[in-house]
Amino acid sequence: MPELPEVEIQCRTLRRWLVGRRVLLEDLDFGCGNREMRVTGVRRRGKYLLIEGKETWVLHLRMTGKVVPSRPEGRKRARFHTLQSGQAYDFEDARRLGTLAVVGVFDDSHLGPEPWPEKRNASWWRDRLQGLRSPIKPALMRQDRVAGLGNIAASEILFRAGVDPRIRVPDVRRWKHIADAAHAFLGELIAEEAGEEILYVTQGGSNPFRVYQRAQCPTCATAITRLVQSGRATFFCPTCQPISPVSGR
DNA sequence: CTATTTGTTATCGT
DNA sequence: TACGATAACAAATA
Repeated sequence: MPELPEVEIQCRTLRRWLVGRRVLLEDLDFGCGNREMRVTGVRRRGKYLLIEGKETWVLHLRMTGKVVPSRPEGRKRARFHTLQSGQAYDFEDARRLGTLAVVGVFDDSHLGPEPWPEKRNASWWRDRLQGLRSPIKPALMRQDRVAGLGNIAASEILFRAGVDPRIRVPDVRRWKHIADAAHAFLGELIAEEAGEEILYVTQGGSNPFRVYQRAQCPTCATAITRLVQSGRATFFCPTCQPISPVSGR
């Protein structure tokens, strides 16, 4: 599943492929019709990809979407043709949950600020989630508070921060740990996964995560607990992520 | 057939 | 009323 790091990597490859080129968007599945423009920029906002020119093409990869150089296999939902070079790139999307829309200007008013690349400090994170009373884990996924953190990122950040995902936002004390953990998780995964094609945890490759879909804690070998919060699977280590902050904090 | 997986949005309940 | 939790939705896979 693409998290913010995978979307960031996809953003960079799209930038390399499309910027400065005249591009024909061939719509196979979204009802937005074929479009053509000179691409002036590609940006990421949360987990949205924005291909910009005289208009903006807005992609969301959701679970299984990715854009790859054209190849025969794969379930294609749209295609980007670079007109001079003749190269084409396919928006493949096995489960067809991804989205593509054409807008004049992307409205990001429903998205909070970005947690990366700028390093955000403890008070920034506390202020962003201020007023919420839900457990910290679903709070981290609130796109209107902080943009781009999904289900996997929330579990991984809380593991690195040593915070139990069930602690309610008003009771969280380890904001500095959360700030450090978020920046480390995002930065490290972007560095690890940088490459031409997005990696997926379910596609045979090794699981790059520390608690997500793991059986054992990589630190202490305690069995990882799985529970459901707000309808989403949460993974955590009950030893390394205690309900009460460890002594001295 | 069921359970699971995602982000977004609609709806229910306190 | 505001907020949180839950259901539904898109589709496919084990």
